[in-house]
Amino acid sequence: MPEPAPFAQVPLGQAPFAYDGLDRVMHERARLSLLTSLAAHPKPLAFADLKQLCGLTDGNLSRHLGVLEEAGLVEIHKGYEGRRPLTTCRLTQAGRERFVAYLAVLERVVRDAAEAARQGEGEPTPRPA
Amino acid sequence: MPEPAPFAQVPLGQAPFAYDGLDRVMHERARLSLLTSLAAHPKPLAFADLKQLCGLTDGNLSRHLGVLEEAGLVEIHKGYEGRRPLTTCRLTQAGRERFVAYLAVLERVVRDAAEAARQGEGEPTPRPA
DNA sequence: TCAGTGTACTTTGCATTGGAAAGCTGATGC
DNA sequence: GCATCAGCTTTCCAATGCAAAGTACACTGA
Repeated sequence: MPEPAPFAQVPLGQAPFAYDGLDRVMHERARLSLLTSLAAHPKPLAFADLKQLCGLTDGNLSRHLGVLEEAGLVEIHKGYEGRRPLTTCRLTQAGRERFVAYLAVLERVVRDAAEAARQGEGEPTPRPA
Repeated sequence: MPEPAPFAQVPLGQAPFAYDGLDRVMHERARLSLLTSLAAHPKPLAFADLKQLCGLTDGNLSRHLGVLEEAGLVEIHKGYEGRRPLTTCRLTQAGRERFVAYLAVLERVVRDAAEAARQGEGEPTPRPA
């Protein structure tokens, strides 16, 4: 029987605080940390360096790098230094661009929120209705 | 006694990019959005208002509010407006404080990252070694 | 030459999570 | 009095983060 969908909970109109620009891939502590590290170092960084810079375990780093590579944000190069494996990693151009765009959104979020927090700052606890 | 690691190319502090202060409860798009909305409005906000402000579905809103309440960041009051149920929500004092602290960390992250991104900006694609 | 330790990652396992859909409850309309 | 709607809650599933275990190779000492 053709009836209108009973579950139409569509987010309508404007949703001023819906931060769509906060890409899940980048909006994640570990990966945010990785991206910042990589952005700060124009030369490729080694696995071990990233691990230390970001305070991650081997497993987590491996996983997160995989996610970032999958998303096209970083390039991973597996080679050797002498006879030891050496994995290095750098931001792609697109990665840098997307990261910058993400940061712009995040900056806006911080400003919005800080202002919001300032507004209600001195407020006494509003009486519960 | 084993030698210290022979590779120390990068001036590493502890883990300069490990953003421990980014509390998972708050560092989440939907909840960040909710907290900002609540911070911006000193008076309690209704379920339906939050839903629109943050562009969330009923189910998601319910869930995220639950998480925030569990964490002690918000207080939820379930009452009636006339005969219709009306759920309202506001930041607790602790919630406001923790949110402000989180924002301070986030602000620092943004500054770090923006600076990092600026540094490597004009760089040509570094050739893989 | 071969156990043992170390380095450099990867893979696996698991509990948690976010989100869509379905469910529930009571009020209102027909 | 049955159907519909408003206002939330609960369920279900795929995806995720994280830790622990695993793999592979190099180097050291007996």
